Amino acid sequence: MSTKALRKEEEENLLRRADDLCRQNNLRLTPIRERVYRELVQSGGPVGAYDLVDRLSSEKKRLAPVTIYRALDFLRDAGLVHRLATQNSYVISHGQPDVNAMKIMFVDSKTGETIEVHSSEVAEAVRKAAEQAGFRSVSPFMEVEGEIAR
Amino acid sequence: MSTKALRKEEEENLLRRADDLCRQNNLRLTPIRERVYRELVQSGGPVGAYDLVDRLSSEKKRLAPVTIYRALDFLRDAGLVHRLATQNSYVISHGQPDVNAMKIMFVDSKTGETIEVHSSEVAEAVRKAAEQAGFRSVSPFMEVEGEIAR
DNA sequence: TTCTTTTTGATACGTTACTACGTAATATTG
DNA sequence: CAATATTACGTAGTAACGTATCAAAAAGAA
Ligand SMILES: [Zn+2]
Ligand SMILES: [Zn+2]
Ligand SMILES: [Zn+2]
Ligand SMILES: [Zn+2]
Repeated sequence: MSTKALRKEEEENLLRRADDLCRQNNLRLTPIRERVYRELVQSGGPVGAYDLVDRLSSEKKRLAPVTIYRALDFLRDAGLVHRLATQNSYVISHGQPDVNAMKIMFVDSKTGETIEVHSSEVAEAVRKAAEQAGFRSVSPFMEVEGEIAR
Repeated sequence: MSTKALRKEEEENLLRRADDLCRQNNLRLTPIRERVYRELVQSGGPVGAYDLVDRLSSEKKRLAPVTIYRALDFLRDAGLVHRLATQNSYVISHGQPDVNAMKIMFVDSKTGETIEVHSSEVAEAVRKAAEQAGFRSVSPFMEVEGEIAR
């Protein structure tokens, strides 16, 4: 089976999973929201909000930025998409949410490519450091810049 | 000794330390750069670039944003200031740079207050996770959102 | 159906960050 | 010192990112 077909298959899996998640939580995965999610899936990496505006706009109809931001906000609240603050961009979240794991987004400083890793060891170390510093209910997401080993 | 005096003393220590660092590395801590750094020290927390524009502008003379951004860039390159990507703001970096430690900025999601913690345990856990994911030369800085325990 | 809530469309606006270019200050060299 | 190279600053304009508002449409509830 070709790589492209594999990608297509994975894409459909992600879409189905997103659909299920929304159904189970009484969230509405409307056409625009699904288009934004699908675009992020197909891109295979982080995409900026205005890039999404361009990609999802047709010649007749240009989407307004706020439309994209609203869809992104929904997808983020649903846990389907992460915002990369260091890159001003957005990327799909894959993997079943392991509550006890830290979701680390490794971001290649040069290319912007990302790799998502879930680690309970990091989560535990961060939790300890937070506790000693008087911090609570720490977010399970973080990003770390570096570079992909080639 | 009063808290205020302690703060003042610490402020002077930081300024002196910054001065020394620049001298040792043939960097020029010009008046504007020192004013920006001092403002960040005095604020005691993260400050936005345009806030700095306001605070360092007088009635006669309004500084241009680029002036602040240039000073911030210098201070960041010198390792004296961190940029908080999640907050679009800037905060002084304190503590002697421990090469083997991860510099964690805990950011209170509500107030924006930060606490900087250096942890070699977190650094080691992140390094391992990065290695397994094919990542190299990971940045020693990260930010984690949460809330300060009161 | 009517009533209510949610979502979307359209426009404008606010914030954050950077670029270009010319001038001034500073450092380096002869 | 003067001549030159480098660095820093002032001014203006612009690009990128994100939000506020209100009206229209769609979806859900009664
Ligand atoms: Zn939200
Ligand atoms: Zn994830
Ligand atoms: Zn720089
Ligand atoms: Zn630090």
